[in-house]
Amino acid sequence: MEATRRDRIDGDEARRRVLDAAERLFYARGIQAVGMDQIREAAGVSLKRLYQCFPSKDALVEAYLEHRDRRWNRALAEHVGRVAEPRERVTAVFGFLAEWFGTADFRGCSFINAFGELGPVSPPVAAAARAHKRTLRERLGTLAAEAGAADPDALADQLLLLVEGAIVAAAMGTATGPAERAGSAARALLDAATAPGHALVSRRPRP
Amino acid sequence: MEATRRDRIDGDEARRRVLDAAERLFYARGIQAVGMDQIREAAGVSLKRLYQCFPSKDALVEAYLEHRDRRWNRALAEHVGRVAEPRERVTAVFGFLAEWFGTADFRGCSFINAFGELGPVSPPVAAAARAHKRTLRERLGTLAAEAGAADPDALADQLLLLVEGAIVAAAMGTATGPAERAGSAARALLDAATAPGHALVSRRPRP
DNA sequence: CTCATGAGAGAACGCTCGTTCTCCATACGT
DNA sequence: ACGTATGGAGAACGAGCGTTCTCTCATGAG
Repeated sequence: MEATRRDRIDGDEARRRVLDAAERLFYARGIQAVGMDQIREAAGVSLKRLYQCFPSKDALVEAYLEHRDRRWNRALAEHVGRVAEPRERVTAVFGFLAEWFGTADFRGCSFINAFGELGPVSPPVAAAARAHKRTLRERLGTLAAEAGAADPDALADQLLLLVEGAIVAAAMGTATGPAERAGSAARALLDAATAPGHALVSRRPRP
Repeated sequence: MEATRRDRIDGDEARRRVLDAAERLFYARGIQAVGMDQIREAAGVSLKRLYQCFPSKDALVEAYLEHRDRRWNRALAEHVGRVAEPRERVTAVFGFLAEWFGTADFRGCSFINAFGELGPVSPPVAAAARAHKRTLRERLGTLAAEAGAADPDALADQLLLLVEGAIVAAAMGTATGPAERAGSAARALLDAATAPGHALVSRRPRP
């Protein structure tokens, strides 16, 4: 029994180390670019143990995405949860992005990357990526509604576009201060969406 | 001489067919997921000929991205070029996106996908993707300036975020009508950026 | 003390894929 | 007509990788 228990503990520890190593390597270099042997080496476990924890690379990839999803959602929720005022909660999303983009190992969104790399050939990866984004979209929807947007769905979609765009631009280095730019755009859209009169119509009819 | 000439012609024809096949397959399934043999089969040429046209898969990938870059830029320029009014030219970008997203084989941005898949391990791919986005960013900059934005750089960055976000959301199906949503956001930002008084500051000081 | 159980290290296997080589047919020059 | 060069088809080669197998050793039970 104590042998069983110790096995359990070691097994969990091994699983944790494998998942950590996989997350770091997959995220940094792409999924297809890192082999099981590199993960084994980085995790400091044997190949046998690795396959005991995860029966295949596909399973490890799924676990990687799932873990990443949970961590990211939790971090965003914590960041947004620190502020109470509804409009500020919307912009807090972009503060979170700014913090994330400043991370040393930032390399874009795992899900956008994985979707671009494996989406067409791996339905599980595509589904995981879509699920992650659906969660994000829903969170933005409630934030938009709580902020008093006339059309919360429309604002949520626009905020989602800004978030995705900021992530991509930050990953590729194509915009200066993408999080701040997205945040100021979000404030402008929020203003427009909560203004008394109109919402989406351009003002000037013609020149 | 005539032999040489015919070789040239056949060689160009083969090159065109190889590049077409590669573009279609790389874009649809991802770069690492398609092998040289599949390209050879789709192009209807021999492997020897394929390697005469492109000495390696890396070279073919670079040619694919280059070709895609030219075609995309030309299509966007044509679409925008059809309208004269500066503000309408900005929103024409999103009309172009809507048209593109409606394409049957649309599967996101080749460069975002390629960057996510091979950016960390292939400097040429990363450079091609960045160059493509730099061109786009510059075009948006001139459009923003011509539309009379108070801070053309800021508006150009925001438009870029909307474009990138719309492409990603369209590829993953996470927003409804991403091009239209991005277009309406762009109009709102354009309004804010060309309003007489302020530009980027949120209006209400506090509740 | 002995032996079975399980872990670790890494060799081995099978497959894929990029790239090259071989063989054969065909067409052209003389 | 004959030799030669060019291109096509596909076998072959070598490397990488996911996965499994083997060998060895330590450890704990009886």
